[in-house]
Amino acid sequence: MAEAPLNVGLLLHIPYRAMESRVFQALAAAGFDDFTPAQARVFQRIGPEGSRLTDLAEQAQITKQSAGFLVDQLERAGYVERVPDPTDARARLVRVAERGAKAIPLAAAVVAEVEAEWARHLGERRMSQLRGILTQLREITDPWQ
Amino acid sequence: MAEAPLNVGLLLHIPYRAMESRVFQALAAAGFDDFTPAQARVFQRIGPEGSRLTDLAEQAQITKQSAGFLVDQLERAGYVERVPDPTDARARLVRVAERGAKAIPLAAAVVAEVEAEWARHLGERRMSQLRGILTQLREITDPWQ
DNA sequence: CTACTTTAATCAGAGGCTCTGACTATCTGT
DNA sequence: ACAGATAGTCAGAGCCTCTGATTAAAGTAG
Repeated sequence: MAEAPLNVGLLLHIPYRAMESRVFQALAAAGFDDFTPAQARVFQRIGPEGSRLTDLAEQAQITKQSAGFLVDQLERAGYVERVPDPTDARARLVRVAERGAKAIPLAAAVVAEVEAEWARHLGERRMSQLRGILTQLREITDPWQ
Repeated sequence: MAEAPLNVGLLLHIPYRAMESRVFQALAAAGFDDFTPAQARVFQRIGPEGSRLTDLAEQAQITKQSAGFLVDQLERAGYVERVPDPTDARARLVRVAERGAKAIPLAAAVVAEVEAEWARHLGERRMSQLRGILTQLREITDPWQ
C-alpha cells in the first residue's frame, strides 16, 4: 500500500491498536477476561437508555445477525440484558447490565491513562491539535454523523 | 468507553475504517474481489525482496499459523508466491506475484485520492500537522519501530 | 563430530466472527 | 383492511485466529 512515508490510514491504525490492546489487557487483568474486541465494538455503542439491536448493528457496521450473535454472548456473560421496548412490541432494548456497568469505569480509566501518556509524549498543544483535527476529519469519514 | 467527547482511540478508528473501505471497494470494482482485509494486512508487509512468514506474522501481530493460512489463500489467488530462501533451507520467502503487483498501484492511487480529499477538507496545513503528529505518536505506540 | 537448543514452517483441531438467505411478528400508511 | 416496511431470529456457510504438537534445518558447546 505504501512504503517510505507510511500512508495516513496506517498511521491512524497504529495508535488505535495500541489503545485497544491496553484496554483489553487491563480488563482481562481485572477479571473481565471473557470479553472480545468484537463484543466491545457493540457494547460501546449502547446508549444510556439502551439501544435496539438494529441500531447497534448499523453503528458498528455489521449485520444485525452478527450483532445478535455478539449480544447473545454479552448477555450470557452478564454484561448486558435485553428488555422489551415499551414503544414497539417488535423491538427489544439492549441495556448495560450490572457486570457491564462495572467494566465501564475501568475501561475509561485506562483510556484516560493512555491519553495522558500520549499527551506527555506529544505535548498538550499537539495532543489537543490531534483531537481537533480528528474531530474535523470525522465530519467526512463517519457515516453515523 | 466514552460518551460526549469521543475518546481519541475511537476518533482514530473512524477515518482508518473509511480509508480501508474505500480501498477495498476500488479493488473489488477492478476485479480484485477475492481479497480480504485480513489478507491485506499480511500482503502489505511483504518487503521488496520477499519476507519470511514469521516476520510477516510478527509485524501483522498474528500467529504464524494464521499468517500461513492467509498466505495460502493469497498464493492460491495468485497474489503472492513462495520461493526457497537461499540463505536458510528451513525458510521460504513470500514474494509479491504478478497479480499482486497489479493491485498495488491501484490501491496506492485510491489512498492518494482519499488523502487528497482529506487535505481538501482539513486544509493542507492541518493535514500535514496530522501526519506529523501521527508519525510522532508512532514512536511510542508501534511495537515494530 | 555429536548432542542440545533454537528457529522456520506446517499439521490438526477447535472456536469465534461475519455473512447471505429465509422467516415470523409487528408497525405504518393508505 | 391491506400492502409494504421494520425488528428480530433461525439456519447454514465460510473465514479468521488461536493452542498444541510435529518436522526439518541451523546454531552452539563440548
